[in-house]
Amino acid sequence: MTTDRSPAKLPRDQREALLLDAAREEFGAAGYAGASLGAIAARAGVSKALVLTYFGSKDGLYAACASRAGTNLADRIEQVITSPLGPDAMALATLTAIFEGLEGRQQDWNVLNDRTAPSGTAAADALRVQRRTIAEQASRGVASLDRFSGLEADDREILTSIWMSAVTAVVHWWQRHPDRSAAEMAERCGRILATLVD
Amino acid sequence: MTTDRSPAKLPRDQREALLLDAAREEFGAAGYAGASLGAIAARAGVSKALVLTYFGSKDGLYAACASRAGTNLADRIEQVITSPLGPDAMALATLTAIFEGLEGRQQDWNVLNDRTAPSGTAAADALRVQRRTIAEQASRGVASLDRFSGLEADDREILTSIWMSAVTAVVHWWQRHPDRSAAEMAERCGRILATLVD
DNA sequence: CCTTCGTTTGACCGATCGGTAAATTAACCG
DNA sequence: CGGTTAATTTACCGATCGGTCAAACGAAGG
Repeated sequence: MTTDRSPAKLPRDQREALLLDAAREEFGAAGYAGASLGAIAARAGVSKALVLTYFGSKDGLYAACASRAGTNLADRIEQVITSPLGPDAMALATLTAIFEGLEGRQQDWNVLNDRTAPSGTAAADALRVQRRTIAEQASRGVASLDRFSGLEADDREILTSIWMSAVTAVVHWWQRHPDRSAAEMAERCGRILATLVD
Repeated sequence: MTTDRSPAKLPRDQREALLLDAAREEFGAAGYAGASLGAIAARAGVSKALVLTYFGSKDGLYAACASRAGTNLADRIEQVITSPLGPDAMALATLTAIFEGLEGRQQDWNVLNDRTAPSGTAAADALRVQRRTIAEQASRGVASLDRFSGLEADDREILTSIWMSAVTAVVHWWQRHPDRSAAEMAERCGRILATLVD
């Protein structure tokens, strides 16, 4: 077996990565308030104390979790946005990039969109930064489409939220069908988009 | 003053309604796990014990909260769906009905869409019933549009989720702009819809 | 072999939370 | 006015959770 059940000593970097994986599943499924450090530690096969030794607090763990998820997606999206694609093709390409970034990490999207996250803490700041980055990427995408140039600012802001919320809906369906590939999810979005803008 | 601060004795029905109002705000803002009975009781101006006397448990309170919110919206939506409107006009009419049903109760939508809700409890069942009802209404609405008749079943299911998720996005914007009326929100949706299907 | 240092744990603490039981208040009714 | 009943509170319990601390473990180096 490669998957060891006994507590093998690992260098800090690797252990932290495993802890962030466990944290993603717990935070993504139960939300910040509903998740517990004990459950996260148990999922990772280590003690609760180790989690606190490495991340300082539940808040710090959540901040690290959100930052990793956010930068991963934001980097992929940025690559698409700065590519020489036309505005229409860019929409589907962005979705594809998001799904590829979420493959095997679907709960990352839940972490980034957790409304039950705390307020005024370091995690709240980290989460706000990541959300803001992706929201602005989406805003630029919406603004680049001539179709929406007639909308007033508030309506365009709402439309941007709808776009991100649509991703949420697709990801939730994906979470209920974990066997599907990122490519298939992108194809589905392509078909659905086609029926909307024809 | 009509708003009394001292603890006035109220008949159970009225007190329960006030408690459900407070529960909506707390559950809607912090989620099931993040909300506390103490905070709900404090918001309603009564003791925590009274909440438990009337609703039995946090779970029972959440179930009652979700049921009230769900039936309110489902009834309004059903009225629109069973009206003699054309499929296209029905979409906007449904949105209008939802916004009217949420006016002054915007957090009801968060309660119905709380992913941090418990599992296997009575509240989970109540929540599932309400969600299922509204989801099926949305599904019927999507199925009635010829535009989407070419989509396969899974894609149509996803599109239904996207539709409800779009409502979530608009309601969240509304929660950040509480001064706006339901009518204005419906108008915004009308303009946005027009740019999508033109 | 012994020391060192990063890794890891078990035991414990204080706070908070959901929940319970008994007592208290106040309105209604004869 | 007296008594019944519903409404409401105070005090308390047990469990869980986030967090702390000192100690144990184990690989690496001299």
